[in-house]
Amino acid sequence: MNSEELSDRYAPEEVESRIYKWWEERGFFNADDASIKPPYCIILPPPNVTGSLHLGHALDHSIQDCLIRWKRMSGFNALWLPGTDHAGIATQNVVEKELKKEKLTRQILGREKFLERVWAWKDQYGSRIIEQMKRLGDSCDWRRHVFTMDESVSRSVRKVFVTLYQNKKIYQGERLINWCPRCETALSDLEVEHRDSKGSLWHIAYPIIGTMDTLIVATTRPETMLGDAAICVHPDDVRYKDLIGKIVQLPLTDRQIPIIADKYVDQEFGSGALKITPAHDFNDYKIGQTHKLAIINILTPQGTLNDLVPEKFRKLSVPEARKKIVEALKEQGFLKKEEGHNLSVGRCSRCESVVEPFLSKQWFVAIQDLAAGAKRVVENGTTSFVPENWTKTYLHWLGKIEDWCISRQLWWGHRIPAWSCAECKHVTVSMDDPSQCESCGNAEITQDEDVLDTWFSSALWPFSTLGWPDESEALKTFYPTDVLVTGHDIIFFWVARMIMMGLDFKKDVPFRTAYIHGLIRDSQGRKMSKSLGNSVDPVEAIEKYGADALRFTLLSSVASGRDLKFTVDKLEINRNFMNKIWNATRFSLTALKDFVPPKEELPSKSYLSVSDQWITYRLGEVEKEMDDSLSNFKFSEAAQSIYSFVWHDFCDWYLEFIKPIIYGPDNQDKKSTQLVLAHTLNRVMRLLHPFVPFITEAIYQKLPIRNDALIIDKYPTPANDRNWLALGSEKAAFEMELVKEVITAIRNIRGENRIKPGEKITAKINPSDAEAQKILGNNKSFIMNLARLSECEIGPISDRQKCAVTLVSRGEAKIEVVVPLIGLVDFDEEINRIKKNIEKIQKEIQSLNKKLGNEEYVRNAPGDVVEKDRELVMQNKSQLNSLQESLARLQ
RNA sequence: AGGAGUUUAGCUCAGUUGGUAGAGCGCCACCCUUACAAGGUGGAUGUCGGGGGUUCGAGCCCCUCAACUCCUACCA
Repeated sequence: MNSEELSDRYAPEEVESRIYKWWEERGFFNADDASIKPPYCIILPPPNVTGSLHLGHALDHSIQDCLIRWKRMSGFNALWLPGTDHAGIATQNVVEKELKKEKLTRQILGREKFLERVWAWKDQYGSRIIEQMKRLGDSCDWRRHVFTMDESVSRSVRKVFVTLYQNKKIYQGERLINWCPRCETALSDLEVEHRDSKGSLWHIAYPIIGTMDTLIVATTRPETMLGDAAICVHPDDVRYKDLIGKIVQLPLTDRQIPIIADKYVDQEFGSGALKITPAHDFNDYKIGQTHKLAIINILTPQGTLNDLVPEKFRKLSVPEARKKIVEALKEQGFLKKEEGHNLSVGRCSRCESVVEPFLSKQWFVAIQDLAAGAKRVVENGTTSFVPENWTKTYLHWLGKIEDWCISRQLWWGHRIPAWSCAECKHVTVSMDDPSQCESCGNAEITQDEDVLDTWFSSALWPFSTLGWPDESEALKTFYPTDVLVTGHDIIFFWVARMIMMGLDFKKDVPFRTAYIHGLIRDSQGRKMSKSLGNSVDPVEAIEKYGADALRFTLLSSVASGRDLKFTVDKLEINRNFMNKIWNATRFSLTALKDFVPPKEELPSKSYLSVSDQWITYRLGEVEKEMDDSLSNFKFSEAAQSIYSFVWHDFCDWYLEFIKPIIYGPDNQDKKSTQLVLAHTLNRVMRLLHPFVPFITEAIYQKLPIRNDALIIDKYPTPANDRNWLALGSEKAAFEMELVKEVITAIRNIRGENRIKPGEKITAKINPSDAEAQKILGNNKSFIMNLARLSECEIGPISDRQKCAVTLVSRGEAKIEVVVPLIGLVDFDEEINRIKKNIEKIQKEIQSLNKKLGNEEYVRNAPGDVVEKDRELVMQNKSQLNSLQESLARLQ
């Protein structure tokens, strides 16, 4: 292969699918259950099986793939285990919407036929998201792909359910739960989203029996008054003290209810009297329990008023009923006041319908014991959050968690393995489908209609995917897993529950580290959503900019766990970076055309040019930075390190330094530089690979120094790469920095004086000491080339007439850079340049002197800090002198 | 109401234990220099949200105020 095959622009579409296929065919993604390598495991948070990839996934996956590739290259038996989730309520809703187009409902179809439709839907769309993940470069062990409704997972789910039931941690109870009247199912607390909305506070007069007085009650939900069981006041409320125990007439009905007292009531709010509707409000429910009030349910599962209300309100929806009841109260003189009031309304997170507190019989997980364990392991650091500030959020939530309602009145999901007996009503819960009641032996038993909350199976994911309840090799090797990567939006839904279940069933945490990243927002900080039209389709982004550009963009934006703003121009920037990598390679391969990798050991350092020793030294620094950053999940720092190394050290300076050598006459110099170039390029690809796998593998395959495949080559670190890095030299690095500064100084004079790049100029360079003299002498050709000089004198300067002057200093070395300007420019620009510099230096001297004039500073500050300032003053002063001299000569 | 977070250059963000403010993009000027115009070289840009305190010294530590964001809970 040679460079002619590389076009001058990187074309991702040409390499991505080819490279991915090759990796897959070679089995590079596969992990072994039995391996002498240390295990490293990440379980993929399973995306919804019928969903499609969005930017949130792309971020989540880029992080995980970066970690997995890094660890795989670092010698680990790295497993990234993929899966998909059946996403009960979400998927069911999607299919129901499809049915609606055909004027069908799931009820018309019946359970069996409906489930057939959902499976068909899953078969049609289930592979879409997998294909999209492959486009992104996800290096999952696809042989192990698991779906939450697979036989194996279903068995885990049932085992967990049965065990928890036997241990009395799962129970059935009739209580108030969140109910979505549209989905007609129970929801967990987490599935309810609270949103502020405008409402009213209605003041209603309840006539007090045996008096002519009324008691004013304020409510935001007048329609629920038909289910009132009492009026409650604060026991110390002087206004109402005497009324406690009296009876009021419930308007619009023939019912009478008592006035009770409870400290729960806030005397300041509304009228200080609260109507208690135990069946339709969580707080009222609690008060109802303590005061043993009747629970009067006035709603149907569809959210309409039922037969317990007066005839004329029956079958009305909640909003309709509210309107009618307010009207009726007004007509009959019970309504005393209506005022605006903001309140937050719970809505179904899947369909946005208003959620009703609803009394029904559901299955619950007793959470307190599980939560205590989940708290403990995070408190003692067995599992830690990165960044750690999520620890507080997590513990705070676990501190006040309530039992988890796990039954859903849906059809798509894991059906609850409970059968009730027609005869004795006993409930049989068992691993295998029973044929008779375990209590009375009656064969007439029917399975519970409900399915489990999707998150129930998700909670078992870290061990159910590895084969549990079998003690499989995979489970032994990979549990507990190493890192869980997910967004902060599902810490409660998922992270906490996995820890609970892992502890309960595997007696160990499911993962050592929970890496929590932020969510992706648009340029204005809003959530990305289809309805806002601000979402970016990652597949489109890949098609336009390449998967690597997308990955690098995401990885360099993810920092400190905060939400990140995403804009398309970042993709362009990183697309350009890919192109830079590509073109640097193109040049390098040309330079390496006649290069044959030597068989012998590495050369001795003394054969290498200063630039070669410098770039190798810098490479060592970058290897260390990458190792540090990746070990601490600092993806953006790692991305920045390598970006700046590749662009600003390797391309901007190193490749420019070596051009004369490569094109030059000295074969020996050329050979050693080619060796360094080839080795450096090889390491750059290895360092970059976890971030931008496609382009790096494609390039790697063309390199003169390489192994079989980049994806399984070694990730370079200062430790494993020490033989090569030993060729780097700090001294050479210092020398190069000095040379770079001199070059920059000349370029600055050129730029500020608007001397065109094509115009050759001469320069005189006056080093202050013999060491600097030697360094500059050795690197004269670099300086002449990169500063585009026709002549360059190094040594004492006698004539400074009409010259531009700049002083360069680094460490001990002080260098005067002088460019004669006669015949090149009029001197106005140079005079301005010098004046500007003088001003700057004067300011600095001033502030330093002020500091040093402060006795307290000199006394209290560490000696070296003060000494450094003193040196700076000296340096600045000599610069100032020299600048003032040249200014005088110009004027 | 409780909790968490943010506020640094026009934009997006870095700033480790307190020691004279950084990057990328954008902007300005000049350049099609034989890897790359998706490029090169040079340049300008900040009372680090306001106020107060500790300190010789604060972007960083403490107090306070303000604005914004998210989470949890919710007063009917």
